[in-house]
Amino acid sequence: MATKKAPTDETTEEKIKAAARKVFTKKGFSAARTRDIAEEAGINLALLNYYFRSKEKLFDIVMMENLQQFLLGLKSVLHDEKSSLTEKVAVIAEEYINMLKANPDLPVFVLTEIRTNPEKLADTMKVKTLLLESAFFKQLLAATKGKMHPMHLLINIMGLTVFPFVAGPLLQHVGSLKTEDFHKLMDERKKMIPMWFDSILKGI
Amino acid sequence: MATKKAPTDETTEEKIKAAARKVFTKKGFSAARTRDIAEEAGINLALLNYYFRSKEKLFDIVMMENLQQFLLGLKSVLHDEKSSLTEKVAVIAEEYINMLKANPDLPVFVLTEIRTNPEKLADTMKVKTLLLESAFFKQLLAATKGKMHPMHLLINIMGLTVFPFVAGPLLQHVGSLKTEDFHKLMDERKKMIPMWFDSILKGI
DNA sequence: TCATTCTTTAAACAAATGATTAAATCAGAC
DNA sequence: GTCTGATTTAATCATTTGTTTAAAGAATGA
Repeated sequence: MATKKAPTDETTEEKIKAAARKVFTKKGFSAARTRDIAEEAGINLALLNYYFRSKEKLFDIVMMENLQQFLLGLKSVLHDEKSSLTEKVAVIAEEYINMLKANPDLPVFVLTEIRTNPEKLADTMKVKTLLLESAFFKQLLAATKGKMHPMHLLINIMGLTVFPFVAGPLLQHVGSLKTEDFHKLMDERKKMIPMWFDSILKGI
Repeated sequence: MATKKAPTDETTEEKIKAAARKVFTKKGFSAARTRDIAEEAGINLALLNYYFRSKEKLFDIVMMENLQQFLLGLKSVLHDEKSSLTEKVAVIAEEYINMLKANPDLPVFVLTEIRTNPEKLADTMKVKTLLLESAFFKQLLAATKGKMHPMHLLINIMGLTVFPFVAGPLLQHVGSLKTEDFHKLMDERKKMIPMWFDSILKGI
């Protein structure tokens, strides 16, 4: 028997997964064709089914990893007992914006597929308990002073951070921005979002 | 020749358009099948091509109308010379939230399709000039006091208002919210968003 | 009523697409 | 080298899906 190769990024299996992530994330499940993925990966079409029984199985794997990237990248920040709420918001904004600059299609993809297939979220992800038991959430709750649902503040942080990427092409068109200009704006927001968040807190 | 019927909502043509809007908006262009639309409309499949030469032509029409609804519903507000910036934000939040409660799939649909097909936006829409020449934009520009790109404030308004609907299912899952609870939160935001916006302005 | 045109229907077509097969090729064990 | 199992390839299959066709039905005007 052939010894199992170490799964470097040069494995056929890894090439397929990388190509699948790219094509799925860009076009969504339905519009992505297995032939697109095979071509992107530079492999024979049949290998896709050889390594991952079906398009859907392959999708599930990529989807899971995308979700992880989108939701669980901030685990350590959320549980940091020492940093203040505003400091956490600064880290979240910084990390998300960096990640989204590199993966601008990720949020629309994730949010579309969650919308299409909400049950997959519930099964696989523990994001809910992760968040609710975090130091971050406790601080969020404290900051509301009982005057509003803490979800509002969470929505605001996410909205200020993620939304510009969701609406990227539209905003670039309206603002006559090149991708470079857009990225510059997004970098500016890394410092601004925690300040805006503070302003909001003061106004409560 | 048959006299042209008045295009009530009972016309076959209108039934197809309504069904198409529903199916396209929910599933996106690729995942929507012409047979889905025909069934939803309760008409024979061939009628779809009889009235609208192709799936894509039908899509373009629905897309245009969705875009109009998403972007141009606020024309009168934007050009109101009398109201203050904050008052405009209040109206925008109020109207958008009402519209989005009734059409929760609209933003993801519009933003996905703009992403997939950015050129369609440029041709058909005059949203850019509409916005840039509005009283609203002038007020936005004045409010920045030259300290930031006015686009930041626009992004914030949209992000605070639209994002919760984009991320709706995810937020409902994380917050253990029923649709009713979620709508209640959204209603609360109608008053809160202009206040938050004011807080942000004060902090500039 | 008859003729004409518009509308609707059932059936079929052609292309696209996910999946499978059978043979060829490769890599390692002996 | 030879054997064995894993990997890869080209070809093919079966289904889905957008579209078309030809005929039937309904409406309108003479």
